[in-house]
Amino acid sequence: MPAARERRVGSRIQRQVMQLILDRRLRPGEPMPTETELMETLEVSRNSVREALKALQALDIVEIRHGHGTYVGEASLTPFVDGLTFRTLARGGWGSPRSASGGDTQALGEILQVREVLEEGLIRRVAESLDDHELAELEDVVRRMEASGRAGDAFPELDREFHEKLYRSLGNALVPQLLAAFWNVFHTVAGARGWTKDPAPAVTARRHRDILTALRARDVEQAQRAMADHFRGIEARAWQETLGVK
Amino acid sequence: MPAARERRVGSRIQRQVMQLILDRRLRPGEPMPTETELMETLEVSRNSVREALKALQALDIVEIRHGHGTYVGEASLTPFVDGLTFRTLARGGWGSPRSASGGDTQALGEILQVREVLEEGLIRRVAESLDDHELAELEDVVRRMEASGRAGDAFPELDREFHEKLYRSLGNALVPQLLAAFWNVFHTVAGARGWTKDPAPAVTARRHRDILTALRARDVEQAQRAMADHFRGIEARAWQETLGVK
DNA sequence: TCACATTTGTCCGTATGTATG
DNA sequence: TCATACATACGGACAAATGTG
Repeated sequence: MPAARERRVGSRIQRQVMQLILDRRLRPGEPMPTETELMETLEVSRNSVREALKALQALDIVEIRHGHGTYVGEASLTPFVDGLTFRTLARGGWGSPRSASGGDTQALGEILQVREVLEEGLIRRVAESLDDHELAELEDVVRRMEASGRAGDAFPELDREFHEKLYRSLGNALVPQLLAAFWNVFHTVAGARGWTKDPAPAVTARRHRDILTALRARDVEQAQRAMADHFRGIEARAWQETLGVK
Repeated sequence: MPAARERRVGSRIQRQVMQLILDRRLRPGEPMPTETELMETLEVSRNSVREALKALQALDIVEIRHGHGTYVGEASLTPFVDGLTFRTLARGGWGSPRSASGGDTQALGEILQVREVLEEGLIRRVAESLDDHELAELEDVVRRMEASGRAGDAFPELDREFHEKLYRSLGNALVPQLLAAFWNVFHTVAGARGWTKDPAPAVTARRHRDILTALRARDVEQAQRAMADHFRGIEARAWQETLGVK
């Protein structure tokens, strides 16, 4: 019955609680047994139960609401985001004041490369299957980008929205979550570095317009190139920020 | 100071311990303060400290060794693997005995698609930069695959090794970890489903041989096609298993 | 082999905060 | 306002694992 056998160090209780969710076929949002019930069925103390639940909460496998109860979690990718963010921040060591380059800059580049490979491959698969409704939605997002760009305002949320809508027709629930995860890590770390927001939002809006134009024309190759250009722009910006501004 | 702003529910202590690692620039493997020290510096009880540490342990941000001490963790992707595995197992609900199809089969397909997109894109970037030494290493792996295939034995570990060596020259530390994560999730779930091992290892070995041949010829397009064929084979196998055997 | 100190693991009892009715 | 049910937090105690002399 051990779905995954011996956890390397993870507590027995932790596995038992996971197994309990699987056995009872509990769905996200459904209530878990209370701590008291768990300590009786598992025959351990309240403290041990709590420690296990805390660990599972960190993995978003359960959700604990104070004064209310414990519920089955979404098992989302937020632990992945937190972990990757922390790792990126912890690696670099901030670098010296001048050349701010450190291991973190490299780590950020690695994340960007994975995102780039993913999106360049994904846009090929989605380029043919986009229907008029989805194209219209993307058009709407790009219009708002352009308006924001003319005003000189950055639009990180619109950027997020564009890429999410773009891949919706894939029917792959993992893809948007993964991309959102990378996006979150990148922007959180960039924010912690004090990077300025997109200095040239009009250019970024233009990149998205190019992608949309290629998609409308059903030109797979051009769409991929446009996506690549988009990332080239992000990389250039990241490098510029890293190599010391003024 | 809040590198990442208000954690959605995460305890204050948890963030403080993470911040402590960042502030003191502690590297993976270095010792953390003992629980006693932490409860003094953070002015909380030992139970609270332990719960926070348990959560951080689940994220592989710290590593706890009984009777020895607490150490800074690798912040690896194992939490990601565990979470994704659990999520996949928890979604499907096992399905009915006969048609074993469920949401889990779809989730498995989604994971496979992401891996496929990633590897097809990555092999393009690596096809030109592989040197003779790396090609020789791959040759060695493929030879062992072929030997194992002739004996009719499956070779999951060699498969893993091939894909890992393939992307080493990228210099991107995140890539092999991500791929290993997907690989682990896929095989753990497949194992829990009781799927048989690769029923035709000789064919799988042949797929890898094709990839290597294309790489030797520096034929980027052909390498990508060979990689795509490889995944086509995996998908076919997965579908076959799902739709009831015997 | 034998203590011994250090550190984490587990448990108990109690008090407090929070949401529901 | 009150009662109930639940999670949160604390302090103290002892058990178990590990390393050292």
